[in-house]
Amino acid sequence: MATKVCTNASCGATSSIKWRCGWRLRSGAFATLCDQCGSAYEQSTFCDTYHSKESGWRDCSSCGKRLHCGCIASKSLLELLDNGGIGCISCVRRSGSTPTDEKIDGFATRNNVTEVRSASIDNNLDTDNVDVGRPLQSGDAEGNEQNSLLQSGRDDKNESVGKIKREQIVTAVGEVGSSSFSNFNHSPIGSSLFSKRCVNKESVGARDLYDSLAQTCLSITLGAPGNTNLVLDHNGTIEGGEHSRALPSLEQGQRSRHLMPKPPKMNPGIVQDATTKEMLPQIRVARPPVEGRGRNQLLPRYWPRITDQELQQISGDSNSTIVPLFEKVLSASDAGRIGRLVLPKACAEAYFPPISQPEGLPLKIQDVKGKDWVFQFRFWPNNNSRMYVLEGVTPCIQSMQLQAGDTVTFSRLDPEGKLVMGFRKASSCATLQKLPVISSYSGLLQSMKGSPDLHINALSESFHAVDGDLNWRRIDRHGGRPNEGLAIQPLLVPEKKRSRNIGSKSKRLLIDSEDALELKLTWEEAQDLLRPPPSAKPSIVMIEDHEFEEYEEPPVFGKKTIFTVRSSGGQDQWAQCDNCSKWRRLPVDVLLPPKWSCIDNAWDPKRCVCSAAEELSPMDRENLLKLDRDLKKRRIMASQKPIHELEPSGLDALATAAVLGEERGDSGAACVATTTKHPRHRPGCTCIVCIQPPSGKGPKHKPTCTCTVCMTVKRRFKTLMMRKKKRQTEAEVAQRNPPGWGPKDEIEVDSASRGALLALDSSDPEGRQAVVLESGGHGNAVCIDKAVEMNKAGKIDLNCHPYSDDQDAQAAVSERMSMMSLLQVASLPLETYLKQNGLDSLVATEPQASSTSQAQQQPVVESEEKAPEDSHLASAGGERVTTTPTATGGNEGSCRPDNAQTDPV
DNA sequence: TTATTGCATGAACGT
DNA sequence: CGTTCATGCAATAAT
Repeated sequence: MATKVCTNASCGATSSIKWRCGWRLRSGAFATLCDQCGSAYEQSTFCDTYHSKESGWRDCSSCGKRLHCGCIASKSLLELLDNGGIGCISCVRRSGSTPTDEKIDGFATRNNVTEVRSASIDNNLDTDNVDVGRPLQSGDAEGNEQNSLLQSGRDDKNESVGKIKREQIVTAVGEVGSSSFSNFNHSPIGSSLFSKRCVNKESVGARDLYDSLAQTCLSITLGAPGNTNLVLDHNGTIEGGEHSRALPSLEQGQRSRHLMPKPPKMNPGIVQDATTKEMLPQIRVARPPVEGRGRNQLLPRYWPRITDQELQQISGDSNSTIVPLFEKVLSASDAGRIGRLVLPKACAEAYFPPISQPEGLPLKIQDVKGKDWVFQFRFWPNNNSRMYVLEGVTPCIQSMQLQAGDTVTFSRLDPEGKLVMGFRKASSCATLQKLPVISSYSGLLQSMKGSPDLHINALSESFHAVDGDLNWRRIDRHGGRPNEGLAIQPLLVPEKKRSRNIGSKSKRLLIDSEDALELKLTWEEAQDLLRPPPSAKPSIVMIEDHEFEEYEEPPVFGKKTIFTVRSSGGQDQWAQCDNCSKWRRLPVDVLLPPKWSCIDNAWDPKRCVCSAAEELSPMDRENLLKLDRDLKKRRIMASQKPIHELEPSGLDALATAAVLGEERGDSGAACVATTTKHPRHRPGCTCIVCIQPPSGKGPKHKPTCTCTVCMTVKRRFKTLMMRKKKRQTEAEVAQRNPPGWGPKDEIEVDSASRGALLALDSSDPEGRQAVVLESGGHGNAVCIDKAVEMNKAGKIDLNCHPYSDDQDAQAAVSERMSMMSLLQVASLPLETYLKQNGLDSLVATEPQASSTSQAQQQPVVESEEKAPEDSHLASAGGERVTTTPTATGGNEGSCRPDNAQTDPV
């Protein structure tokens, strides 16, 4: 029971409302109606209100037939009229205003259950045509929750309208709001209505398409017994029921994470391209299972995405009702030889028979070929919980030729209550494609990153359909076509978690590493393509004396180009013609549109036609591309490596990719210039990141230099030192015991520690900046030597003074001197430093901790005392010896508690 | 020696 | 911070 004030100003009624409304507006939003005045008002998301029983009813504008909005079960079909108001389906058909698609006919024929068509209310809903005073004929929507496991479907079928389970209603209305639940049916309004009603939508946003796609979900009915209640309809819910109720903002929640990007509403008046048409019937949309114990807690990743074709295949010619229950992407364990299929707990408890003993019970499951398999359905106690498994699945898995990444689906045949197991091969999924044009949907990309069945093909299609030409009636027809084949359909719903843990056994890779790389690359590339909006002029804001460009408008995508520098120091930008694929030289400050060809080459009249020869020699061209690839690879490598391994390559990459300094490579070949530091940094950018010289190159900074870069580095370093000292203090307090420096501990001097040495904070530009500066000072032998001497003389104890108690005393030393010395020393090659500090033994190929002197151990101890996150800080302070997890001799699996003893944290 | 079983662990995720 | 679940792994059984 809820009270809501009508948003109709002229009404203002406070209504006691019970029913959640599922009216859907043409805009894709949902409407609810006031109890009292019947006014519909639009809500931005779904209808989250309840209205009175009566308000769910409308009269057909033509015949006066009573219709229902669809939020509860009804006996009528209705449809919204373009001119506002509501019409029953028969009237609408008669008047020709509604396409009578065969699916609906077929459905109506197949089912004697009259179906409510959840109405898409026009934005201009004529509320005058709304009769809200009719009595509701349905019963109690607050009916008892059906907990009976496999029988629920059977029970449901005989449910009268009045016995519809409350949660079912919530499921339906809350999600799409357009579903009607006549005997559990999801109404088929989505496709036909959508195709008909969105004609005037000129601005087709992604969100609308999203909603529309979401509506293509197959509807399943658990309707009247004796009928094949497979409603081959593509309307229906996309997301679980209670979510809508429990979550104030569905769209910010799982919808955005698990489902399609919000696609634009299609314009049915425009014929879509054939590809899209063919694609649409295969769209998989996650659909919350309609029933089962605890189904509301079912994670969307397990929502069945079974398509109508698959259901058709499963059901065959029988009259059984297919109730998709859940699905699961097979993990390596599931598909392995062990023969244990881990069942999602919620699914197991919701859809499989309850078991009280770990031994469980045998469960007969039929596969799509009709073969029965008997698995042991059991559980293991686990963390005060249970872990459900199906044992003995190997033969079945092998029979289906499934492997990790494939998906098994579980459905139930009603009224028999038989469990049916289907599958979907991951290999049937769309292969990865680069998506240079959709990175504005960052969330989408993010979710796609974790999905092996990246539905990018279809996604791409969807975006191509942004023009609004998707024909959803096509779906209906297609959906109604039986036996189109079960497998080999592209999955269209990106879901982050579905495919996790596929791949290497312990790393729980989200996706195949190659795919991940590719996708990463795609994303990075997309980032690189971001350009400031061409028409927009940035406003310059000053932050800490640095200029930042601020744009009012979002960035746009430009054509991918490659920047090079000539040995003379000049910079070039190279773009490839879309038509002839020749590379053309452009000024560096040119921003190209996504499509560009020679004819657009206004900067080089000689080469403004495709017939003009390419300026680059084949070798140059190859170099150009090679450098671009190298850069790309470095970027991936850098992003893939853990921080402690990252730095060397990061530095290299930085050096390679950094702004063009004066000291270019002498090879004469063009080298790839910037645009890799940050997508928004372009040649000529004078920001703090870009003005720094590449490692080891460019003008040297003197210790007394007060340039912007140096001052920033100093500030940064100071902050780091302060933090470090603070942590040191905390560590000392927490660890009064002698450092865990036992025989089993080893030290390892390797490139990684070297990397850590130079790592300040690779994640932020300032950190890189500091690194670069260090490198920049690398060649300053005088400074380095001086610093080393200072260190040797004890003026600066590189190993411990950042942590020592006499830090204050050290503060007496010139801060600049101290800091710069540290920086400079830090930039020394590791071996040089070790030798200069009498740590030659550590340079040995196989360093042995036990062989080091106590004095030599000190830095190691220091290092060990640091929390892992501090290692780079410690290194920045001059420590060059670190322990690594592998150095403890344990494998990754066995190093759990043992290593903790040396961990102050 | 290999396969199976049962449980423990911890990363990922959800709240 | 709690839960889930993929996977590791030791114990046990089978070969």
